[in-house]
Amino acid sequence: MNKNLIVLLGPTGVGKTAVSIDLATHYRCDVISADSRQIFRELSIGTAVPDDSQMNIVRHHFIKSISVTDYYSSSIFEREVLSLLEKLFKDGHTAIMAGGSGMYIDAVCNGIDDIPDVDPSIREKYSKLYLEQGINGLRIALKMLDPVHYTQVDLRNYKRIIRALEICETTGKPYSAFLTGKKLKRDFRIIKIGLQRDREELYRRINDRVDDMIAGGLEDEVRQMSEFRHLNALNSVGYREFFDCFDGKIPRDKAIELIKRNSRRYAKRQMTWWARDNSIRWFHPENISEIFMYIDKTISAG
RNA sequence: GGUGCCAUAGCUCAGAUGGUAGAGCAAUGGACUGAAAAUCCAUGUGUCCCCGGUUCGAUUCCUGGUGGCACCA
Repeated sequence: MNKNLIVLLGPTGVGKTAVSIDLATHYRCDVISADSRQIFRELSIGTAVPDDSQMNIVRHHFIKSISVTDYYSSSIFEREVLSLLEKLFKDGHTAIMAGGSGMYIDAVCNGIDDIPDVDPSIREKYSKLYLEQGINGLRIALKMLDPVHYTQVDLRNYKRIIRALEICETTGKPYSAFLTGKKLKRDFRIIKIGLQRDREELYRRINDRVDDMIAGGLEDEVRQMSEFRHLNALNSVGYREFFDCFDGKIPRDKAIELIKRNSRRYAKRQMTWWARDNSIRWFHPENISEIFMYIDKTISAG
């Protein structure tokens, strides 16, 4: 197999961007970003997108490519990346995908089940049901429309239940009928490189990076997004906390502390996500030569 | 140098007439199929500063240390 997708993943702040530039430069290829927030063109300071010089050295995809007002999903990402990869593999045999959104990465690597699109009004309908009747209203509806999924889903997680309900209503079939649990085989080799640091070191970097973002004008960036604050894109670490600050709910110092804490917790959740994936080979970001050796060895192994 | 106060979880602190302890924050573990930086679940992690004494039993009371703070010299 001479088509290789190098997947570079790791928690926020671990140092993925620098490594991705090194890899892309070395293998002379593009970088596909797998980051659910860097994809929005209105956001850059709070999402820590690659800087101009990095963007100039290497061609990036899915960075600042859509608007916060656009609908997007891991499924769209899967489709668009696969289509892009087809083109990229015509010119070369290697591509790099780098990012921290575990679900986006899994969508590309394993595929997700084919489920019809839903009309946004249906999601709104069930969101309203949740507001009016709480989680119990959702449970009752789910028990009726999909008793199988009712026994499997986390009944305390309203987003999961709404997702199932909107599919049931759209398709007239139970949501659980669409779930195969099968992993798709891709026609390219996937090499997963995980970047890792000691917890203490990672948290220090995260805290420092938040300070840098503040110094770099994050507050203004958030303020300019005020009219979009209700959108999912702005329900992000670094943005929601400042909105609370603007509302007078919390002082500025507190907002900054919370951004740091929530970033740390996010990093923790990312690591939990990847902990079960034993196809990932883990490296310290500074051990770049080991990463090259591992990739070259894996590719030449055929 | 003298006097007084303090020493308990990662931090700030509470506490028991003596029966090995608990709040807030921080933290830790987990789940995850088109919102995923989202959403959801679970968890107290401890030589109660040290050596002795009293006591059936001391983190608690007492002597002496050590460290910190304040005031007086």
